Order: sequence, then structure tokens, then C-alpha cells
Amino acid sequence: MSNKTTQESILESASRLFASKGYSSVSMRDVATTVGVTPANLYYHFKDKEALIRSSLAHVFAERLSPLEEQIRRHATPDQRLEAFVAWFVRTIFENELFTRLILRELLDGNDERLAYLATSVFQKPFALLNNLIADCGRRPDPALTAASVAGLVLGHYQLARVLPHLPGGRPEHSSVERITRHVLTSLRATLKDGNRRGKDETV
Amino acid sequence: MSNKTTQESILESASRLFASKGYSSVSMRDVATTVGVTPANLYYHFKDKEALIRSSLAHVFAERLSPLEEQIRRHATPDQRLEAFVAWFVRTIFENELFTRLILRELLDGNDERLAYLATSVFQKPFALLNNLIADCGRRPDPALTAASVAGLVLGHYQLARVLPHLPGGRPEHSSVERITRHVLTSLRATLKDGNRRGKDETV
DNA sequence: GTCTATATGCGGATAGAC
DNA sequence: GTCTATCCGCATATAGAC
Repeated sequence: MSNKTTQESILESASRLFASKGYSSVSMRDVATTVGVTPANLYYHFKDKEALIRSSLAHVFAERLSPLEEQIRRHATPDQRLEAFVAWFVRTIFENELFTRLILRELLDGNDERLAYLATSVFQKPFALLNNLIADCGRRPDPALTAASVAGLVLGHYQLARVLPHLPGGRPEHSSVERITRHVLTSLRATLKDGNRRGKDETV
Repeated sequence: MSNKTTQESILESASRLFASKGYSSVSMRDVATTVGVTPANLYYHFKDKEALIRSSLAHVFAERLSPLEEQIRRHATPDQRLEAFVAWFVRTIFENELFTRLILRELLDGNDERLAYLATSVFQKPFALLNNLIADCGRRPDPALTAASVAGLVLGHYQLARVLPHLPGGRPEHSSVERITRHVLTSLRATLKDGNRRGKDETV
């Protein structure tokens, strides 16, 4: 148990540092200093830096998704469930900087192996759920594309939050969780409604 | 002139390397080797690594936006212009990996100073244009939020392209330029139409 | 303008004492 | 389980010859 504390401290410091500065900008010495141990000690707990990175990812991603499914189940209609999903997703992305920044870092720099891990262990469940919700709401020919749009839209808004205030008409409130949740939902509903009538852009 | 060639070679190699691996993963040696000169030579052309990074950004971002305005002007109706804009934007993002990856890197890691530069020197013009187009198309109370959605949606799709094939229902074609252009356009039009009737989510 | 040579420090990683 | 001490290579950066 006593060692578990140290290992967890390492993982917490490491993931924080990796998320904010990037893997290669963070040295083992940096991590060790933050934790308050010597660099050599890190090598007792983790084989090398790559192992520390992997463990940090796993540590942050694990169980981040548990609140989701129960929350969805509490709602009856497909539309309500969709709303619950979007609300959960926007909140998760915007209120877990650590989590979100690590995801964005992997999407930008991750090698294929780590990306595949990310896809299956983190994204797959919520993505499949969203897929089904969309399929239930409007009979689109290709729900996966719409699901990707929802995910991409939220991630995009998160990333643009830092520049939006510098742009004409951009206001900080545009990046609030509530605002974006509402906005994504109305766009999504409009798209689904529109798609129901015609299935415009989905011809494969 | 003779030195300009070397300096430009350096900038080209450097921006390519920075975009693909990140600033801190790329050493001055890496750049020098790629160019075919010695590391010391880089310091003749650029004060230090930070200066090389800045110059690389400026080099890639400069004049990337010139084709835009003329292309828009060739179309008459607001809706056609919007379509031209989206087509241009998606193509620019998806077909200029160098450009796009550097933008994403700045959004993730850039300090406030570099972000402000990015916003004013790269984003401002097209963003303002999109803003106006949206305002012309549907009388939304807050076009900037919708403009941010378009930008975020496209960036999001670009980033998700690497994981989408690993997800249920995800197919590589979902990330094609044509597909995403069409999809963004139909979503946007549905949202604008919907917004015209009610202005649902935009109450400040 | 470009090179060789080099200063100086930081990087990951290990051996072995406690 | 954590430390001290250390190896060794690579990093940024400079001095000075050509």
C-alpha cells in the first residue's frame, strides 16, 4: 500500500505535466521533482519513459466514462437521451482539461498503436452509444458521420475557446459549457430533422 | 539571393519537422541534417530555436489565405458564397497538413502571445468573412457562435479522421474532403433554416 | 555563409548502497 | 522502496577559421 501511494503520485504528476507541456517537453527529472523523489526512483516504478506515458494515459482514461451509461438510462425518449449524452459529453470535455488535452495530444502526435488503444478503450463505448441514439432519433443513412460531427464539433469548440475572444464577434461566453451544449443540441436536432425528410448528404 | 535559398530550405525543413513531431521533439541537429548543413549554420540564420519556430510559423501561415476572397466574390447568392467558403475551408484544412497541424499545435501548446498572433494574422479575415456570410444567410442573433461551429466542426473532423476507422460504423470515406464538405453544408443549412424561424439557442 | 571544434548542461537510464 | 553517484549521449549555443 505504501508504494501504491508513490506510484499514484507519480502518475498524477506525470499526467498533469504531459497534458500541459507535451511528452517530449517533460523530462523524467521534471516529474521526479514535482513528485518529490529522485529520478532514479521513477525507474523503480516504471521501466522507462514510454511506460510512464502509457500508464499515465491509462490512469487518466480509466473509468472516466462510468457516469455516462446510467445517466442516459434515466431518460426515456431518444431525444431526451441525446440531450443527456450531449450534456455529458460537453461537460466531460470542458471540465476535464487533463483528459481532454491528453486526447488532443494523442490525436495530434500519437502513433497508430496508441491511437488504436485510444479508440477501442476510450472512444468506442460512447461513440457506439451516440451512434445508436442518433439512429433512434432520425433515420439517417449513416449515423456514424453525424456522431463524428458531434464529437468533432465539441472538440473543435474546446480548442477554439482560446482564440475566439481574439476574433471579431467572439465572446468568452461562446465557450461556456451551457452555451455549447445548447448550440450543439439545436444544430444536431435541426440536422436530424432535415435528414429525416430527405437524407440529403448521406448518399454513399 | 544565395543566402535566401538556404534560409528558405531551413524554414521548409523546419516547419515540416515541427508540424509532424512537435517543437520540442525536433532538435536543431535534426533540422540541420535534413537541410544538409551543420547545426552551427542555423545559428547564422536564426538567433536561436525559438526564433526558428516563429519564423517557421510565419513562413507557413503567410499568404495561405489569398485564394479565398476572389473565389467567394465569384458567387452571387449568400448561400452559394457560403458553399464556396465551406468548400475552400475544408479543402484548405485537409489538403495542407503542414498548415493544419501547426495550427492545431498552436491551439494546444501555444502561449497567449503566439495565439493572439495566430488569431489576428491567420484566422481573423476568414472568420470575419464567414461571420458575414452567416449573417447574410439566416438572421441569427449571434453569427460568431455559428461561425465557430463551422471552424470547430471541420477541425474536429480532421482530427478524428485517424481514429474513425477504429470506431463502430466509422469508415475512411467519412473523412474525405467531399463528404465532409457536403455534411458540414447540410448541417449548417439546417441550422440556419431552423434558426431563422426561431433563434432557439442563441438567447444571450 | 558555412564550416570545425567545443563549451556546457540536460536528457534518459543504470549500479549499487542503505 | 528510495537514495547517491554516475555513465553517456544529445541538446542548445558560441568562437573562430576558412
